Amino acid sequence: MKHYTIKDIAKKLNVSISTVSRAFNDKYDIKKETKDLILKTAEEMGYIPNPMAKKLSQKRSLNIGVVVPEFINEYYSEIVIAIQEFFRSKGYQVLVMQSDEDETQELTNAQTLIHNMVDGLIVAPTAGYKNMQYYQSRIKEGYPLVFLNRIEESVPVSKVVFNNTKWSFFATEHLIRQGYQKIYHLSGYKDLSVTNERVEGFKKAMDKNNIQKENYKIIETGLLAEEGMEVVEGLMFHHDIPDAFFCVNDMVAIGVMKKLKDNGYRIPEDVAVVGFTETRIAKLIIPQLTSVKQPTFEMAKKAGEILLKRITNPSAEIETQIFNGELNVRKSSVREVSN
Amino acid sequence: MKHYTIKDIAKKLNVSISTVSRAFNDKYDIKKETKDLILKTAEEMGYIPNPMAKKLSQKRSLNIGVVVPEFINEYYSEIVIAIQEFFRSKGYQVLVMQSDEDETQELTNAQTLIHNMVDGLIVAPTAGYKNMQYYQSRIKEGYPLVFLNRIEESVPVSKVVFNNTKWSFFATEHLIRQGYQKIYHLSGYKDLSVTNERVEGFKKAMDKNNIQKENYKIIETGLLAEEGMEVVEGLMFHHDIPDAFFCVNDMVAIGVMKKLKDNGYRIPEDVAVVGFTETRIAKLIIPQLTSVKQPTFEMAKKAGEILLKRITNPSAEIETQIFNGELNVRKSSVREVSN
DNA sequence: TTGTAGGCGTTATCAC
DNA sequence: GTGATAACGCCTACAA
Repeated sequence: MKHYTIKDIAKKLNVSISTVSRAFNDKYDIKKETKDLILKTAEEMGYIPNPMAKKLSQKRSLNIGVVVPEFINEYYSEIVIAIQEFFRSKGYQVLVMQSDEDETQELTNAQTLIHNMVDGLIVAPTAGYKNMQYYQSRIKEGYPLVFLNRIEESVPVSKVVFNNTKWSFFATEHLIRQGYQKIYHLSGYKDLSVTNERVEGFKKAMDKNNIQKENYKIIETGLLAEEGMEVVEGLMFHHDIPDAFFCVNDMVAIGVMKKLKDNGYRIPEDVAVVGFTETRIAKLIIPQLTSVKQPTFEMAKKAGEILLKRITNPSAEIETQIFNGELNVRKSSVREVSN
Repeated sequence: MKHYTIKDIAKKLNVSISTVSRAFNDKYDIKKETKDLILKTAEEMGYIPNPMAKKLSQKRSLNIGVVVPEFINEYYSEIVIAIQEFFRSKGYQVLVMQSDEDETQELTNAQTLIHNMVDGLIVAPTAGYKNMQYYQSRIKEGYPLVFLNRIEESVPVSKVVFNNTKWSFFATEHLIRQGYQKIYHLSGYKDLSVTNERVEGFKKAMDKNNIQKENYKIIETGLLAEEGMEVVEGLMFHHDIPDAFFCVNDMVAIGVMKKLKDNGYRIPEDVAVVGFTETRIAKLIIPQLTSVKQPTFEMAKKAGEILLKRITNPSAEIETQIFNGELNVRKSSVREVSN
């Protein structure tokens, strides 16, 4: 497993190192026979170009940076996997850092990655947008940057987002159509764009169906099951359990379901529960959980494509891609129980 | 955000680049004042050493490779996060590749990482051990390598493992003590060391408690909920539902529970279910799932420590660390329902 | 079509 | 203490 260099090959074949180098970079003229010979010998010797040297001389790292809030949950795991898969086939390596839903950490991560000379960056911002100024500056310098999922509207940058408003609207309207009248929305972190958009969709559905303000609530939560449980506990204390919960994600929904069931509520007969950003557990829990499925894989891939386009062609235009999903209606929100 | 170099600093301060370089590597003699001046100016200019150049000249990449079977599930996500966290503070970057439970992919991953000059490798092998010869060769060359979790006994290499036999024994005996007489073990992939060890623990418990062969079964499965469901379906078809299921992981256990409940079995009154490698969902599902918790974070960190020791001191001894966990008894396996 | 030589940004080995 | 200078392994004008 000695790491051979082009020098070794050159010496062995009595050619110059530039010739060997050219054999690997087919943008240069080189006699077909010598090229073939070089490639063959290299293959035999098990030669692999030294990535460090290549990067140094090309002044690019062939590394891509990805900053996500976390990847303990299925969602960002899938995002990361999809991005890695996309870039691996293009010869890039993907460095992933997680911000732990902390803005300062996120900034540090982005800076670390940029200082480490990643050729481009995909960021799924955490709540709050204190770092936008930093991103703005990088963008102005022409740094390839794509935002994923949680976006500050105002920044002129390429984005890949899910149409939260629309699908939040659909999910809410589904609950209304099922006859649930008093619906509470557990909304996730306050400053998140996804939260705002979903709240917007939720309200739209309320307005459209003439549901009065006293018959719905928007309750800020985190993203963990425990937080869903706490909310339900608080509501029980105030004898304020609604007909239905529309939750920011499946984990919160599961927490809500657990607490409700533990206290004798029947789902969906007494209370309905709907999740968002569907995970595998939705189908496995009893009752099965209605949720909005997002095209996670496609979104991540698209983010990769946009970034790569931007890296290889610095004058590529800013691009915004909005994705749609599907509402998977399951037992947790269906009154006329069919299954 | 121009990337300054030591040259820029040298020019500005009218010193040589070697002096500047020395200011950053405190193993050389350098006057305190010049050093301070250099560091201060560098700071002001926002100078960051170019990692590519550093790596090239030092002939090490400051990268660590990690190969895991997957990281969609919580378990390997946590492993990866813990390893990254450990190495980040030491100035290393961690490159993660997943093998999709495929041996060939695993070999490709390991090779890719080594060719990319990672300074060391942590591997959680996938089922089957066809790649052991490759690893053996690398080890013989002195390549820093640590195995995690799924181990081929015979290879003389540093390992970090969980004491599967012991905790499988405990989990099984817990079921026996609860009065469950006919217990089936859904064991995961056949060729996996973790599978073998847990089967061993399971059998030991059977032997010790004089349970006859006709009263237990070991059924090979995968690691997904769907596979747990399939097994239950098959058993129902043959009217062969046991008193208790001891499952390879929580996902399979959840699949088992779902299928059982869908078919009117009560848990734990009719059938008990126990998982392994506890995940967050264990506490959230109804009934709560008994499972064996592993010190995931500590194990990953230990693997990092061993690897780092091996990298910085090539003559460091081979080390095997065996971890213990805890059996978290919950409602899914307790007949005298206390809660 | 091929070879020479300089450069990428460091570190490290010499002298001075 | 500090300054040249040669690596590290590759790419790429420019020359031949």
